[in-house]
Amino acid sequence: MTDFAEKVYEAVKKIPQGRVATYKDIAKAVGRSRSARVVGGALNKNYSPEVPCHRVICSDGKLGGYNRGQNNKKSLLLKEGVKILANGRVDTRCMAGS
DNA sequence: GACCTGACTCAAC
DNA sequence: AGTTGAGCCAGGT
Repeated sequence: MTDFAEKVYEAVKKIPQGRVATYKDIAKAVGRSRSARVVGGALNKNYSPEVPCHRVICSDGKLGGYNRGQNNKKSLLLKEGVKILANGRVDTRCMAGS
């Protein structure tokens, strides 16, 4: 576990249910607005149920990836009330800053 | 310490 | 609007 990863996890934990944030937003939250990739890397390694990694998506609104399979991620989001559009995008209204 | 890799993002074609 | 290339950052080898 690295310092950066810890901060990332902290930020991700703060995402409320039924709401999602982009990798870039998380990066920004930890003070490294250009480290969206690293955020993804940290989440990819993280298997802790404490961190809702499935609430983190691409800046475009696309799902991005998930360590337990993208489909699983989609299901979880739907369960939490986040709508997934037919084009494979998350409902823009569910973004953290709306 | 240099080199490669990756759940990303932006700009250009 | 879909694809391609280049840029960025932290970790691991």
